[in-house]
Amino acid sequence: MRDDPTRLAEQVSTVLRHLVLLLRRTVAGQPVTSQQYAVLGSLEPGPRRMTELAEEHAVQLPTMTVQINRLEDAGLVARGSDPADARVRTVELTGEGRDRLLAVRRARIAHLSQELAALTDDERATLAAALPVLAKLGRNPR
Amino acid sequence: MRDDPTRLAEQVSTVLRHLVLLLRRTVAGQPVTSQQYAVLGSLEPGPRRMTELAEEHAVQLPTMTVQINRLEDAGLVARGSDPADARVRTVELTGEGRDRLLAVRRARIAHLSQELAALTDDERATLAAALPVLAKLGRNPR
DNA sequence: GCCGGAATATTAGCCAGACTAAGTTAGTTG
DNA sequence: CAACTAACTTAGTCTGGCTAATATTCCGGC
Repeated sequence: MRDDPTRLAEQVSTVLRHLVLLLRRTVAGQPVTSQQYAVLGSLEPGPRRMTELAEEHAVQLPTMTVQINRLEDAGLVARGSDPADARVRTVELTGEGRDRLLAVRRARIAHLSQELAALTDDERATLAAALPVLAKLGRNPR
Repeated sequence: MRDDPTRLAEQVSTVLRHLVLLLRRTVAGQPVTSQQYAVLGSLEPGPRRMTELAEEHAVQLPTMTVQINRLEDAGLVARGSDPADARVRTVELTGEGRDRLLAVRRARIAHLSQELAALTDDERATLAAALPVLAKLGRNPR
């Protein structure tokens, strides 16, 4: 028999793959892709700079540039400048972007709520307890 | 304050996004992509048909065709035919494919084990308890 | 003050992976 | 046996990721 962490790792690995598919279905058919939704979410509190966004989403800068270009073309975000440093570009939600974000969030939450509603109270409690642990996974890089 | 399932859904949503990034890092730099790894995994028990593979991975047939083409070019899988129905193509692991699958699995498990080792016993227990619940999520389509 | 290196973004070009539409070949059925 | 259906593949398009190369701007030292 194998040692416990390895066995657990295998199970986690399997479940992760399953969840990826779930997440994919959760956003299928929405007016924004899941990446676009994620970026819009980052902008909700206020303007951000490109480097911040790229880091937060764990992608390279050029990737974020392309994403923002698309969102800008769609009228969901607007670029601005930092008066203190002419190198940095800021990005913020437009009114339309904010509306879209909230609409998609509602749909997404509704979809997940439906899944969660199919669970028992105990299962939901178990899940809720594990969320902080899952969030901790991968926090320690390398 | 919002009702409980909605709140939980939001948290799940956030954690899912986090896990997707974790999973991405887990396979980064490996000799196969995470999708290729997943397909190889499906072939471990034995030959499968294209439609089966596409369904299992929740992709359209043409997508799976392309994936299998690449794996075949790489010498990791081989196509065959069903003697009972000339329309169906079967796919199976080559020896090399099986070796590769096992190697990647080891690396992947090792990576995850490392993450899990950073948790306390309690956290691991909490996580282990939640896995069956997570696996249940999304099982009921639509 | 200005010159060279570092920081911030963008552009260009590549690849994986997803989709739909259309085409081919082989069974199935009225 | 003709028409439909099923199983795949091909072709074309899109998103989203990467690296390498380029332009701007800032800053530290001389």
